[in-house]
Amino acid sequence: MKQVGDRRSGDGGGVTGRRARGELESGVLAALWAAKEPLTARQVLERLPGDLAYTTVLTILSRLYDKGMLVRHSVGRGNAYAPVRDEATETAVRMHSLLERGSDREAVLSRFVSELSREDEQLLHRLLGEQDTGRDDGQ
Amino acid sequence: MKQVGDRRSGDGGGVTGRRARGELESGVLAALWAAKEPLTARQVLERLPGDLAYTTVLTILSRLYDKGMLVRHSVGRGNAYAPVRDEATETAVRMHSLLERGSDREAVLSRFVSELSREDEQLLHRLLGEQDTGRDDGQ
DNA sequence: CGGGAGGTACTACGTGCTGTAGAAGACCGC
DNA sequence: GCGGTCTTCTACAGCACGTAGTACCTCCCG
Repeated sequence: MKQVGDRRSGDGGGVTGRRARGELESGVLAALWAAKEPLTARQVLERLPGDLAYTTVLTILSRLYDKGMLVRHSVGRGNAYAPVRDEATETAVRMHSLLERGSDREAVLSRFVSELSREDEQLLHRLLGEQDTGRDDGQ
Repeated sequence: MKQVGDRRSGDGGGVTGRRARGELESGVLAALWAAKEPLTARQVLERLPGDLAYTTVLTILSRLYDKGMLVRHSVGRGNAYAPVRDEATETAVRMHSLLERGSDREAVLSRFVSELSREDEQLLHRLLGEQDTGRDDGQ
């Protein structure tokens, strides 16, 4: 293998050093979300900033795969990876987890809406409306 | 110091071993939230399950303090600690962080409400109503 | 059909956060 | 001043993550 360029040396000034904890994984996930279709490790590598080693991306993809956050299917000689959940769903799921863990949902939701921007508030209001009309009975 | 009892040996069965990452901190925070007033390290220790060392609790309290999540004030010879934010606020703040990081708030909020239980949905609707009446103008 | 380009799995090492705690110093009441 | 607390400092283990090398596999090209 021979992708050993002068890693991390194109930035003049802000020496990034090592990425923060979780940042690379987030970056990889973001890249996969941004692409509408499954990506190979090489494609992910191309979409990531900085000079990472190919194997580094592979490792991250494997770890995310092991955690059940990605699916993969064989493409040519290698694999292509895709997120199990789209970004919005993933975020919503995490928000639910937080809400679930709290002991007083009303208080949490109350705080939550009270800190929403006016736009988000109206947006939420609209979404709730849509939600109602569409299942205002059954079950 | 002499609180070195037979640690972690009162549970007959599920050998817990080491706590999961973040669990102890969460536990300490939970204890502080549950109490309506500031607690000393010893009081927190008493409220935590398992046989922890006093200094362990101290360490956690200090670390949370360093992270700016607790305030403390002198009480007798020692300190009493209290959360900077109450549980609901903390949870709401984290939910906002998630929402903020996402790239498509509408999609996220849409998913979010679509997965709410009927009760939570109505609750949220009510809270949004209250929010409106009360600032439906200026800003 | 053999070799090279590219892909994968396995292994590895550094680091920071967290769980867990001991030792030594600081302090207060008796 | 002494003993009991409480605090601070220091320490170590474990794990998830950032980052990457090496060995091996596989497929296409010539």
